[in-house]
Amino acid sequence: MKTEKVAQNTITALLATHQLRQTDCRLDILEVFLQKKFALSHSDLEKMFKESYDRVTMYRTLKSFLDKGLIHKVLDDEGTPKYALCSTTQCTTHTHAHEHVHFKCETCGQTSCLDEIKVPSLVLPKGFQLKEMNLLLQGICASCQINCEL
Amino acid sequence: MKTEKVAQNTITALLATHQLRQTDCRLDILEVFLQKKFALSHSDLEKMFKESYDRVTMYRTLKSFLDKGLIHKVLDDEGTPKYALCSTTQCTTHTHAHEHVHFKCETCGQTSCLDEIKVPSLVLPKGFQLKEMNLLLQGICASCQINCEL
DNA sequence: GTTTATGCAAATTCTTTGCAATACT
DNA sequence: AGTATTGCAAAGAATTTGCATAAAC
Repeated sequence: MKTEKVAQNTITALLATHQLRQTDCRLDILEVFLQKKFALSHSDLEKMFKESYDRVTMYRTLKSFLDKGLIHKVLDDEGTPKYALCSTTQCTTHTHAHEHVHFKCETCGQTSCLDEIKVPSLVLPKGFQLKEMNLLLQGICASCQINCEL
Repeated sequence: MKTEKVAQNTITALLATHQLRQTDCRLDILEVFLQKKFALSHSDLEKMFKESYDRVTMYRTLKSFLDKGLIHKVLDDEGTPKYALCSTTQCTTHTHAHEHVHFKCETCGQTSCLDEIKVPSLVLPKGFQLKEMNLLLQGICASCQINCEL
């Protein structure tokens, strides 16, 4: 698992533009979201930051990020919710990207955003007003596929 | 909320073909799934059958139905899982429909299956193997739309 | 200085497990 | 009769709330 360095500037700027105070917990958690390309649950964060921050603080951090449009919920067939960064240019407190495509690998369990794929448009029955589309694809991701073939 | 009568035959037949014993709890819960056209959570069932059946029994009923392919999980952005009947012709213990389209109304909160809509095919990045597709559409359903306009 | 976030404790809610009694086939 | 299901109790997770302290702006 690669852990690329994320410029501190980027992190503080993101918090600032989303009207969030710069606290240690938020800086650390936002950094993780920027590093990892896949969706994270509260329990993922808890594993990483058990020593540093309280469970409750992390729940509240996720809630703040969600409220301010910094992250979005990722659909999942498991019980617990997962979250991922919104494409930074698209979401703020007031506007939100309305289409998300995610791929969940059933081998490694990771769910990643496929920003490059658009949800094809479709025709709804009469009278339905569409606001948001979320497509969850499940299968085997490229890197697990390679391991299978070895 | 209309509650159409479901033929007892249908219910017992469905349980039989899915290798499930005919118990009161299963008969009642399956009847509800057949009546309502939208997805139900454990807590929905609990509200309906608090008096008749134990909470735990209903958890286990859902699990049995799921294992035998009578119902499937419906994706949702809330915490708790919801379930809906599989189109009776498509799913059994061994085979499962791999594409589901659901519409969640943000006004009434109900999630219903849109069997008539197919998930459009799309191209995945190289190396990805696709097994299942779930599309969750959110917006306002036809009947809530009508109420808005009044 | 004012407002907001944190940590801890505790309360709720959600879900699972074990086991004896009961019901299904 | 033999096997699977139920109800109850209790354990274990997941999530939320209240409040005093501490940190951010």
